[in-house]
Parts: sequence; C-alpha cells; structure tokens
Amino acid sequence: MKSSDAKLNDLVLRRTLQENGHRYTDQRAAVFRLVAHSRVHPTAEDVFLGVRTEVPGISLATIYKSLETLVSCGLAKKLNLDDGSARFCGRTEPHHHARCLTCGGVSDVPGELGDLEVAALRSQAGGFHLVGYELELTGYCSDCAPATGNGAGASAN
Amino acid sequence: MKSSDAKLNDLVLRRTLQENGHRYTDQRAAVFRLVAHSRVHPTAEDVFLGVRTEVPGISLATIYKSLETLVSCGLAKKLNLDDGSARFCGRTEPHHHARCLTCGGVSDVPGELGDLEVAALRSQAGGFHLVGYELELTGYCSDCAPATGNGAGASAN
DNA sequence: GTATCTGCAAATTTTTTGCCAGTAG
DNA sequence: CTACTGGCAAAAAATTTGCAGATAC
Repeated sequence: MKSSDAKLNDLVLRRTLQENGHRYTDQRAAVFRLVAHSRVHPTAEDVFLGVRTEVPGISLATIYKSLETLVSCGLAKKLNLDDGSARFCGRTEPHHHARCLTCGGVSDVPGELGDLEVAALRSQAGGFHLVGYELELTGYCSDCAPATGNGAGASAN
Repeated sequence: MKSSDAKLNDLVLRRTLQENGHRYTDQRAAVFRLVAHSRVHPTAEDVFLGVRTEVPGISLATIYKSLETLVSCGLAKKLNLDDGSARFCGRTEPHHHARCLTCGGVSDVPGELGDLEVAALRSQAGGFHLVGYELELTGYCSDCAPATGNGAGASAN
C-alpha cells in the first residue's frame, strides 16, 4: 500500500475505465480505492460511509452508480451473500467466501478449484459454456464454532 | 409425481415441521409442493402467483413466512443469484447452479465437489468449520452461447 | 463543445413487521 | 385451551431513476 502502489492502481483504473467507454472521476477513484483495499466485503452503505470521509459531498446514488460501473469493467465483484444487501469485493486473487451461519461474517478463503474439478464441472454442465464460478462456503467461524467436535460432511445445495 | 409420491412428500413435510417445532398448514404444504416440484428457481412472487391458484386467499406475506420456515427446516434453499429478488430451490439431490450472463436464466448442474476438493477447501479454510457450500457457475447457456469457439479458462472470484 | 457524470429527491421494488382473528395440536 | 399462524396493511430497507447543473476529455 505504498504510494507507488496507489499510483499504479489509479492508472489501472484510469485505463480500464477508458477502455470501457467511461470517464475517470474522483468519486469513482475513491470508491475503487475503498473496495480494492477493503477486506470486509462492504455493502453499498458501507462504501458510502467510508468514501464520505474522503469525498464529503458524495451521494449514495453515486455510490451505487460507481459500483455498477466498476463491476461492469471487472474491477469489482458483486457478491450475493444472503443478508439483505449486496456486498462488493475488489480483491483480484482467486478466492472463495466463507460465511458464518451464526454471526453472518464473511471471510476470504484463498485458492481456486483444481483443473480436474473444473473440467468435471464443464462436462457435467453439458451445453453450458462455463466462464467462471463463485463458491460460497457455509459453516461456523472460529469465534462461533459449535461445541460439538465434528470434522466431516459438507454437502452441496 | 404419482399420488403415492405426493403423499410421501407430505408426510416428510409434516414430520420435519413437527421436529422443528412448527405446525403443518395447508399454506405451507402448498408452498412446499410448488417449490419442491419447480425447476425454475422461483422468486417469492413466482411462488405467490403459483400457489394462489391452489390456495386463492393466500397472501404474499404468508409466502415469505412459509418460505423462511421451509428454509429454516432445510426443506428449501434460498439462492442469491444477483437479480433483484431471492430465488428458492426445493431440489434435494446435490447440484450446482449455472447462470447465463446473457439471458439471466439459471439451470441446474447435477453433481457435487469431490471429497478431495472438499478436504482441500476445509484445510484452506483454516479455523472455519465447514458445513456446506453453494457453487454458482457463470457463463452462457446453449441458447446464448457466444460465437467464439473457446473451451478453456474458468476462474474463481 | 459535448457527451458523460454527479447529487438530489422521488419512485420502485423487495422484504419485514404488528396486530387480531383463526386454527392446529 | 393455548401457542402458533395467516391475512392485511403499513413500514422498512435496498436499489433505481429523472433531471439540471457540473465536469472530463
């Protein structure tokens, strides 16, 4: 998070926006910075509150618009984590999301599915042209772990 | 979908509700039937419109309450597929969901992740106590498939 | 100079809640 | 009986939209 990093990210943002026919604005830059650095999968409201310290006059509508712009450029991802509002993620490394069934917190789990697994999915999917995936793990975070010591059994759907 | 099947499902519903301290009602039964048989991942509104033909006086609020009851008993799942409203799924066999980036349609993909993959996830997840997962595939359905013939590259997050 | 963007307020959409009468167990 | 439910209407929460002035390029 050195200044040179910040400058680089800014250039990436500038270029990506341009490539997608959008303009660079302070508001978008501030939203991008916050989302890219956040580790907490902020909601639009969270982003609003955070960015407002940097760009005091910004409005919630602009946050929504900026986030949609970033998502459409692939600079951020919209997560659907089943708690009222959408959450956003600006991390670029491949990772999954683990949601605690008790406290609702979401943490990142680094890694991606193996090539074999992806190949299997692709063949299972038949005529569907697979482009990407999003894996949400459910369970209990270390703070909320249930007393029962049991380490087996995770099931799809 | 023979009558004996229906009767069996009804018994399962009755028992499961009871086990979870809830009562069996016609409204819940109708919601359950519709969700269990539907292949289209209906929204609450969809369920409302469908069930209303069977239980004309039912209200949307009751649909929401019934769906939540079913989800809390594990008889249905709430999906977060990034289109305005939540969708529900009553299928019991393990499967994933494939969402088309063009038309927004969601289809089921049978199967589940391999044991090795799950074990790997569990270890990557560190202190997180893994209970289940939900895998959403993104891409293009056979109707919307892009012209470019390319079969490689699906990425996490 | 002009098309795009922001901020504001109002509108929409989705989901939740309080309350009372009705019903399952 | 009594606690749990359903229906209704109102409320809350989340997101989108229209528009006029401001701004990037």
